[in-house]
Amino acid sequence: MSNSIEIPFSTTLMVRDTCLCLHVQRAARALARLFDDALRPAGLTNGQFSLMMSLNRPEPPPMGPVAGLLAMDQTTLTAALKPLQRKGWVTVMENPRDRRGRLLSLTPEGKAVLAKALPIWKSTHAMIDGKLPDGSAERLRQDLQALS
Amino acid sequence: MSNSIEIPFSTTLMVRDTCLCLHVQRAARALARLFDDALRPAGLTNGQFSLMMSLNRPEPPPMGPVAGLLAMDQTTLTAALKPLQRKGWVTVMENPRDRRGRLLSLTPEGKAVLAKALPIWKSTHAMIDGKLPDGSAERLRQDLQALS
DNA sequence: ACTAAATAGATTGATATCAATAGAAATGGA
DNA sequence: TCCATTTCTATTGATATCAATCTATTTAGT
Repeated sequence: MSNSIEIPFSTTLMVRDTCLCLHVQRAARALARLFDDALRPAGLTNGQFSLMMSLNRPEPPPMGPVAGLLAMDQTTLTAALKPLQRKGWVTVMENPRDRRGRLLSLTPEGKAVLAKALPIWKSTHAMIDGKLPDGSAERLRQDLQALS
Repeated sequence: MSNSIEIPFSTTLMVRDTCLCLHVQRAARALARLFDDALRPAGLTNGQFSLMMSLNRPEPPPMGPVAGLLAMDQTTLTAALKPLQRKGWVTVMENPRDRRGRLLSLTPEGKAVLAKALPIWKSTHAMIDGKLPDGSAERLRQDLQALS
């Protein structure tokens, strides 16, 4: 009975090698660091870049759809907007047609920051794209989308 | 000149659709929520499960290799250990052969928690595995590893 | 119009993440 | 041995993440 709750080491190795959640978290951390480093001269993190890019639309979107697009909690989005508002890159205004909601838009300064970051994104993305076997990037995106 | 810093909407759509970093972050958030929800009855988050599973070894490992395995900052590992120590699931002891370092090990209580979580992991993992086209899970792991 | 239910966000509290920095201990070269 | 360097970890500060809970507003049913 004494070691009835012991998990064999072989099981640990199996979980480590097969767990898709772990593999994705690991890749997420590594890619986040990579893009954070690359985008640092532009003053953005990878998450801020993705968020601000998603706000570059003809019409200011409400928060819900943006959170959905980024697959993040609405709470997280509220928090993520704070530093961007402080820096004057993003405007959060009340939706005149639904006073519960907010409309998110980039300021001219925000657009300028984003424009400065775009070529960095392009070169960084091309670099990691090159680390994958030919054609697998598209496949990878599809597989990841199936998990979201 | 006035709109020379405008990024076309088409570029935004291209970045959204192709950015591997965004796709991975999105999948990471979705999978984290999924496993967090499933593992909640066991009292663990997905990250705690992965960390504790990586400590289930014959010999207690030092922090550096564990952080490397999980592709996380050592600072993050230090912080992640705190709640697990408080709960009495993980022991952090000074390495007698290198007093700068620490050795990490699971307590019997920690092993019991992990054993309780294992079947949850198995069923949850089988479920998401089923959401992927046949055989693509292994391919996905390889692609993700190439990014780490 | 009135009220119950649904919806959109905000707040709080806990953990996760990393950069920058600092400290302690081990290592290597003179 | 002595000292500079390296290695291993901790601390601090900022942002990221989500659950639980709350308020305000809209919508739907009557």
